[in-house]
Amino acid sequence: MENFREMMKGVLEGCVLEIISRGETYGYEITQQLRELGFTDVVEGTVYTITMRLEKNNLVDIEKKPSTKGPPRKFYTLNEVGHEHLKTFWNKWEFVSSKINELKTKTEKEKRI
Amino acid sequence: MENFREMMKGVLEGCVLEIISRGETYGYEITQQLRELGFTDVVEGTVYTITMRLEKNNLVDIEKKPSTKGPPRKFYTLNEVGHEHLKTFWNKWEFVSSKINELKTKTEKEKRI
DNA sequence: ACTAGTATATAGTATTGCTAAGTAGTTTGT
DNA sequence: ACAAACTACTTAGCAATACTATATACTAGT
Repeated sequence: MENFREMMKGVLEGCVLEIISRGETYGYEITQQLRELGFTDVVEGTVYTITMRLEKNNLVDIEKKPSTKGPPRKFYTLNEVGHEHLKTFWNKWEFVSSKINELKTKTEKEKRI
Repeated sequence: MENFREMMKGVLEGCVLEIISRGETYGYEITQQLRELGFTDVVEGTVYTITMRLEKNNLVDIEKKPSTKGPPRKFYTLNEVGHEHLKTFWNKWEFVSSKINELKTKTEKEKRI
């Protein structure tokens, strides 16, 4: 499908938070997980800008570990603030998506008349 | 709740398209409908920039009519391109929201383990 | 040596919703 | 007559975010 770019704004960071919350992971792996999930257009650069932002906002703890397959990896884990952020994200998502779906179904109902 | 700003990016235009598709309407009314729907932070300026964009991209037909309560209203109706755009929007929304919810529920399942 | 895969980083761009302010017509209260 | 409130449209400028493109570097296979 076409460009989801704008629709991903505001939710991609939440997705990254969610993925990190499942357990220690690093940028490259997060990218792959997002692509597996279906967001095939997500590239490394995008994820790195997000992880950088998470660092800057102190939502994650960082640990650098060597890799057998390439350069050292930067592992992230959510700290307490990060977990709160994630919770807020899901609340927002719940609200927004329910409203959008309300708008959608309301019209489908009207269309049947 | 806090700022939904980023999360609204990419969906607000779709909402406006949807509202217009229900029947001829104008900017001020669209704003009110969005606010009634729950997007209380949406203000006129935001909607007008969207309707301007719709005009520019030729997704709407325009008809100016007098109002008994104020200045003349600019009524919008979706043209064929607009309807296609709306359809694409809902397809995108269906895809993205299902993926996000997949990510959400997958984790909830894991949390139960 | 070369290529591919793994891994991090960053400068620059486009899009988009919001802020803030202005212009104008109508109605209501004083 | 005047002000305030509501209706209605418009625009300049801002902030946030995801993407593009590119650079760097380590490892393994050919």
